[in-house]
Amino acid sequence: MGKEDLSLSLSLGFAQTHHPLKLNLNPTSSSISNLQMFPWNQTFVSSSGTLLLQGLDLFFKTQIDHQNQQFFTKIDVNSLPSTVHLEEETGFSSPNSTISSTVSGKRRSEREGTSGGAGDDLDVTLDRSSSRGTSDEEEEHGGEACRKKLRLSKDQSAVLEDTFKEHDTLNPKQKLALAKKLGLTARQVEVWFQNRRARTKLKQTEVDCEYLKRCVEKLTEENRRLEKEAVELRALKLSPRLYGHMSPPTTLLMCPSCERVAGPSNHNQRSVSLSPWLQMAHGSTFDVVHPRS
DNA sequence: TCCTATCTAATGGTTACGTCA
DNA sequence: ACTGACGTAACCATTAGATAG
Repeated sequence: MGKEDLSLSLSLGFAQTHHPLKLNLNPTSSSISNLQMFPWNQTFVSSSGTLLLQGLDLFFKTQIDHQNQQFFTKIDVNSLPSTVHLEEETGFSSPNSTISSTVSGKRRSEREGTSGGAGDDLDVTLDRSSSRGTSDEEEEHGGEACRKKLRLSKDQSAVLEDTFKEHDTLNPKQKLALAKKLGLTARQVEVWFQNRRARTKLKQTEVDCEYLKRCVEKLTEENRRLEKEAVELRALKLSPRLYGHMSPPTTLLMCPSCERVAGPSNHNQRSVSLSPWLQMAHGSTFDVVHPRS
């Protein structure tokens, strides 16, 4: 999977279980920005057009071609294949996989290497050491302490991606069933899902960061404009001739909750949000008198 | 061919939770 | 009911192998 793929199609899979963050960066809005919960399958675009995320079915999917996927039937990870023997842990990698170096590193700690306990009743043992080579392998390769790293095949990755789109976490049974199906160890499937969730989270963080940067830019711009206005108003106030024609300040209304200055919504008034954060709490714009109207 | 950046499988540590004595 | 030991699973930061440019 290439980097460009990630940049174009971003899976926000974790948000399937959490409420996602809506990035409303529409520059036409009088408000600076707002945060709100939103349903999936919506498109949101940055003001510069650089950020376009198509819904939540955005997936990291990518070079992993759909052509390959058609050779796979959808795996129902909720139901184990009849051929799956839970007692058996697959201690091998798929023939499709590429193992470039063959010697494993150290085994996981004794704590994790031991089985028994809650998982025993299901005979679902996620042997974390299974994917790290056996002692036989170590002996076979002179006991070198280099890490085995396989490369998942495109087909395996495609199936994992499809499964991830359905649910970003797997229970032990699902994990083992998927592992069997793919000819991987349960640990490898587990690791893949962990890393996949991490990638999703990282991408989401990048998106959030980009959004916040734009918020800062907008706020800075707004602050600059307000300061300029304040200077102009002070100048007017110091000019007795002009000051006499101004409306008395008592016509202004102040929202008690957000402290926004407001006036009657009449002629040519522009709605100005003093604080986009406060607007979130309000849920609607609060009209304020704009001095330039 | 070497170097570098990037991707990603794998590792080790930590934490939370459930079970049991 | 409370507590500590233990097992399990998920998360996280990091490492390191593979690969493309």
